[in-house]
Amino acid sequence: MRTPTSDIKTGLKKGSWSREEDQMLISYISRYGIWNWSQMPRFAGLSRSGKSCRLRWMNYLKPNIKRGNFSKEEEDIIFHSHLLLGNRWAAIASRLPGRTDNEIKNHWHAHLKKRLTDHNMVPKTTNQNDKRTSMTFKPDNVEEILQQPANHNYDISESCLTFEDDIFSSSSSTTTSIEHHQIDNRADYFDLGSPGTVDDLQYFWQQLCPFENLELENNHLDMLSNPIFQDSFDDPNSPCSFYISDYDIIQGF
DNA sequence: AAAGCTTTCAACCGCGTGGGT
DNA sequence: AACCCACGCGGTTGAAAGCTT
Repeated sequence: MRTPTSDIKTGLKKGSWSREEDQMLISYISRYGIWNWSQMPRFAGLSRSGKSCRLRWMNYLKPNIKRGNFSKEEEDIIFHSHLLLGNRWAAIASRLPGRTDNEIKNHWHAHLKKRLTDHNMVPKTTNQNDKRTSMTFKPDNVEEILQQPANHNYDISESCLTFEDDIFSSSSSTTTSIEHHQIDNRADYFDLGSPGTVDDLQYFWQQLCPFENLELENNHLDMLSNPIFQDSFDDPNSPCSFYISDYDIIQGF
C-alpha cells in the first residue's frame, strides 16, 4: 500500500486510492461508461492519471472481480497455463474469469513459481511464436501409480529419442524427434520436434504410456478434451510438447 | 513487547502495439 | 512513411501486514 503523494510536475495524485476516489470513479463509469482513460479523470473530478484510473478499475473496482484465496483448481490452471504460455499473464487471466492478470502474476511469484524450481523445470519461453502445447496427465488411480517402480517401464534413457515415421499415423516421410526431459522419476516432459496432430499425439501416447494398465485412454481423452487446452489444437501443424506428471496428486496441489 | 525480517499485493513505470491522421 | 496518442501488458517497487526471534 503506497502512501498517497502528489506529483510536483503534474499535480496528479499517486499512491493508494481512497474510498472516496474509488466511489468517484465507480459512479462516473457507471453513468458515462469508459470512453477515454486519459480524459476521463478530469471529467470525473479525479486528480489521477488516466493510467492510474484504468489500473484501479481493471484490477480492483470492475464488477465481477473475484477476490480472496485461489482454489486448487485455479492454481492448477495457472500452473499448467504457465507451462503453455509463459509469462503471458493476460492470456492466463483470460482462462480464469474474475481474476486479473496482476493478481495472477502476484500469486505466481508468491506461491506457484517455486513448484518449478522444486522440480528443476525451466519456465517456457515467452516467445509468442512458440506454439508448443503443454498438457497434464492426472491418473485416476493414485494408489496403483504410487506402487509403480520408480522408473517407468519404457526405455527413455536417451535424452533425445528419434522415432521412425511409422510411429506417427499421419507423418509421411519425415522423421519425428521427441525430446524427453525427465524431471524425476515421476514427471516427464516431452517436446515433439516436428509438427504433430492430436492423432499423432494420441498414437504416441498409446505406444509409450507408462500407465497403460490404468485406463489411460479415458484419462487421455479427458485431457485432450479439456477446454483449457482446446485452443492449442486449432493449428494442426503446430509443434507439440506435453508434460506428464502425477505430482499434483502426490504433493497435494 | 519490540525489533527485524519476510511476504503480500496494490500501484507504478516503461515499452510495445495498433489505430488514426 | 512518419508521427502521435491511447491502451494494454509485464516487470518492478514499496508500504502494510504478518511472522519470527
